[in-house]
Amino acid sequence: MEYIRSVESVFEIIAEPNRRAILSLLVSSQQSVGEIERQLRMSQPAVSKHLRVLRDAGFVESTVDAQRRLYRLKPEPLREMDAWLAQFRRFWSAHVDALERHLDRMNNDRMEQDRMNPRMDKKPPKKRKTK
Amino acid sequence: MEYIRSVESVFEIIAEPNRRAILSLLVSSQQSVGEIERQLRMSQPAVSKHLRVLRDAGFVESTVDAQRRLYRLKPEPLREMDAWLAQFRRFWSAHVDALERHLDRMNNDRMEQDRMNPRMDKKPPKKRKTK
DNA sequence: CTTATATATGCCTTGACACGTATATGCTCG
DNA sequence: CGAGCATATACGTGTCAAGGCATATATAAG
Repeated sequence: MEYIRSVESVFEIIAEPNRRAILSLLVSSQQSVGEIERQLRMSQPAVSKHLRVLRDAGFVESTVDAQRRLYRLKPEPLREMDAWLAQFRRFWSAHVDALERHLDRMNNDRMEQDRMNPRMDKKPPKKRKTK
Repeated sequence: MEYIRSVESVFEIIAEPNRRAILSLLVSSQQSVGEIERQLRMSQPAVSKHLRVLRDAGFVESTVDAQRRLYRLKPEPLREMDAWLAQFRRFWSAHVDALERHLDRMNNDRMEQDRMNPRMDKKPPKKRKTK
């Protein structure tokens, strides 16, 4: 019905294992469709379709070389993913990094008392027993 | 219950926008199902199902608080994502240093548009470049 | 011009999955 | 006990994407 379906997010793009494999392949150097096809043992149409998706999403770009197309990585979408991941980085590094461990503890303490939340249409029973 | 749904990869988990929203919510503090439901304006079953998926994949864990369940983040899967991204980090930082100027000059505008626009062009830029 | 090679695309089928509604489970309190 | 709240799960449904096969397009070579 609707055709407006476009590239939702970079995350949906890299959810596909074959596409991640293609990206990993391209890290080392640019590759033609046929080379990717052989190394990943997938059908040629499958490779082309994935590359199409990747290119539309800005993950790769291609140049023409005779009948071949050479695909190479583009950094922006991957940076975008990294940016999203950044909000959690502080959190997880706190679990290993001793320096940040106390930050984590502070945060946890706040969580414990942070039961009250803004914008509640109806208030839940406040009576609860923490075990 | 059902057949064992193997946790394919962390990437398929975070492909879902609502799940990403839940994770972003939890980065500040732990939350109950009801709180998530209200803040994200989704149905209660939807929240529960997403939390189920997130928990099976190790993104979150829960503790029982009376009739409520409090969910909080776990770092491992996010670290796993970061590890995968790492292989590209070298690549894209290289672009800042060396290649960026060149690429910027060539298609900075195009990159921006490719990422925002739904593709309605039937053909890729037909660039002639034979060697 | 004809054929081979390289890649892209259209159609079709299949399966996954997200959602809503309804219901089950579990806990608390009167 | 039973009522009520908080959360989990079952089931049916619609949407959508990935893959295979066939074919179209483009270039190269003979």
